[in-house]
Amino acid sequence: MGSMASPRRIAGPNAKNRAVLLDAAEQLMLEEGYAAVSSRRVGAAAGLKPQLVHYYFRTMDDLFLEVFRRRADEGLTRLAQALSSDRPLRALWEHATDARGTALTTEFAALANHRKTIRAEIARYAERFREQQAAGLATALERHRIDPATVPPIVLSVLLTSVSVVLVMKQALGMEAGHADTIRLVESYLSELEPEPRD
Amino acid sequence: MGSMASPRRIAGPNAKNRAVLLDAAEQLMLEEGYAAVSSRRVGAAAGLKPQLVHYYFRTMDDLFLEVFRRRADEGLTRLAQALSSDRPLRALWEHATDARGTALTTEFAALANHRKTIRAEIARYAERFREQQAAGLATALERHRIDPATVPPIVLSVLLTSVSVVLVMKQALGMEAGHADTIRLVESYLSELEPEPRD
DNA sequence: GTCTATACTTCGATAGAC
DNA sequence: GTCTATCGAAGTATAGAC
Repeated sequence: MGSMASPRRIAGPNAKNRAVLLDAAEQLMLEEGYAAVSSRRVGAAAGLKPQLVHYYFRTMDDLFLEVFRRRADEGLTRLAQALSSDRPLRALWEHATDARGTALTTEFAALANHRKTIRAEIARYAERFREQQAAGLATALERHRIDPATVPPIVLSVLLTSVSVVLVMKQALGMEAGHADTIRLVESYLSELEPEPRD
Repeated sequence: MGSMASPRRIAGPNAKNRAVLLDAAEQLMLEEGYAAVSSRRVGAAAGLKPQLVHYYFRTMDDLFLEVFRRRADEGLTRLAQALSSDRPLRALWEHATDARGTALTTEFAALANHRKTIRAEIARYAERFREQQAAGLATALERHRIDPATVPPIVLSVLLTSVSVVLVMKQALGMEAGHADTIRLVESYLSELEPEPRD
């Protein structure tokens, strides 16, 4: 039956201000880090009273979780699209090097460090993402007749995401040295595995 | 001349409580993330009154900066040691995969996201670290007669740190899938570049 | 169903006591 | 030279008004 927890009333899931608050929270998180996401600041950014944050979301953790889930769902959808495209490896790489998405992911990883409910949710999602990505990569490698023993799909998955995450993090620090070279190397490797289709 | 900023008095750089507070702050940062590092919590963890944090460090940012600098200096020293060792590549990799050090680095990167004085300091350090690392790698590759055109040292530097950072981050989330395989692949690659000395 | 008034906690920081 | 008393702002969250 329903949670016997809080007797307090909360807005329904489709209330219009929910989306406004979620947008404001995500924006703040990207621009100033998760620590800047307080009920007062989110409220101000959304043009609403801070107490409304607690009407639409019971706790701040609930707010963080919903910001995360929105993007996570989108991420899984885009992953599926990438994997079913002409050049799945290339598509994955493009997605991984999208600065905005990766910056948000990193911020959530840092947040997970000290909020256990959030850590659990992120871990669950990351696991699903990784599984789907590895499976898709396996198919892609197979299609290109590459022996999975030389580069296991799961390893390729770890490598691709690692490099993109770190490139985005360093870019945020204003460090660009070696980036162009690294990107060139990765892309030439990808082109080798997965040549451009001739048309 | 001295700063004409604050008229407030601050402890000298060698006061004994400084180190106690720095240790407490670093520990908190590792265990609960930078957001948990408040004057009250640091004071409590150090067994001191919270106001003392502001006596030994003018602002919280000053505290963060000193925690960072302590480790940064140590990091540069260890880098130099690694580079002058028998197998510099291997030594670098071991250092990079040290969970504690990397976790702290990641936490500072997240913190840098919304404190500009800290961002500047981290960027300065990261730049120095990267330069020294790339230079050392160049020498190492040369010694092994590897054409730097195939794997530019700077790229190798980016790749090594990327993979280790992400492995540590995922481990913190409790995700181990693919790690062993990835580590094995990297290490076999390193052994190829830099064979174990026969004795 | 939506929002406001308000409580209580913790924050960083300073002025001034010893 | 070292530490305490205390301030004002910001944090989360709830009870209850409309």
